[in-house]
Amino acid sequence: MHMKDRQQSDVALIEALRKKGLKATPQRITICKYALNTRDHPTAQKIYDEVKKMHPTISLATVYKTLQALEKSGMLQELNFPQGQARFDSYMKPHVNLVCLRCGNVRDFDDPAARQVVARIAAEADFTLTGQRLDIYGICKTCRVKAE
Amino acid sequence: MHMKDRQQSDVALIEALRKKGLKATPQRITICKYALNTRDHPTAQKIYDEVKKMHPTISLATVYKTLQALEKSGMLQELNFPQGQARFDSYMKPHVNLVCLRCGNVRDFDDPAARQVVARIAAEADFTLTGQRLDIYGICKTCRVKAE
DNA sequence: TTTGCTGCAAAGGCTTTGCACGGAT
DNA sequence: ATCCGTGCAAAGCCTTTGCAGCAAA
Repeated sequence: MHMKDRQQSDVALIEALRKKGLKATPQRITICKYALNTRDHPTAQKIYDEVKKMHPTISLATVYKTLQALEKSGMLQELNFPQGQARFDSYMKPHVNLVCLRCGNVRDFDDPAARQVVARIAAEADFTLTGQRLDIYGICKTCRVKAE
Repeated sequence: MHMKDRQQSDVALIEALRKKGLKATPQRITICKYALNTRDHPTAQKIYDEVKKMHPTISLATVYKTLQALEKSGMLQELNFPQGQARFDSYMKPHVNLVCLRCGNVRDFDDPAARQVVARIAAEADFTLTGQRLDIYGICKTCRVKAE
């Protein structure tokens, strides 16, 4: 990434934050640059570890507070699972999460038909749709091949 | 419910538990009769409160342990949400959860097309399907009418 | 200057664990 | 007789909160 590009994307991010009424602090910018651009569905701890590289004194509480703010602004979705920490998904277009129960990875999957079905069900059930979560649990190809 | 029906369903439940290698204790039977037959998506605490009526000395830990055992046996699914406690869903057929963000109620919705889409996506992504969770978030009709 | 963010520590809430006793098989 | 479940208390873990100081607007 060239310096110029980086600066431009920072400016865009800062404006996006301000539009949501959020102050653009250096810590917050760093959190956003990581959390909003990854498709890794990281935990708060993972985000904290990443951001710490640039801001060694940042606290986990700040990360949590920022993630909450981003969620309230609709830039992020929190996904809770039975065992352990929540994961944060910044891909806000309706999509399917392919959750591997072996390796724990979560992969996004776009599918127009799935979106359609969701919209139709909401209409049928007389439900004002504001969000969705479509998880498929199983074993990913990589893990299956490894097991053989 | 007649006494005879009740006894019969108890016997069936006891056998179902034993088949899974679970001992059929009175507490466990009571937990199952509530948790496996409701469509309310209760929390562990709610189940505890219900079961306490019949077994006043039961502990929350026992409820948690039993729910874990039932989940491991595939009789129950745990649904985690951002705020607060997990809910337990005993309706194991693939289905959609309509989650009202206002009143917190979770309603089941059967939809063949949704099941089909899930199966197709798993196949396309080369994913060995073992389970799923389809949540739709929004405002239910009751809450919407109330707000007007 | 005002408002909101940061970072530390402490509290909080849900869930799990250890252990001894007792009941189910 | 063995094994598993129960219940109590304590621990655990993730997340939230309170607060003083500071930075962004």
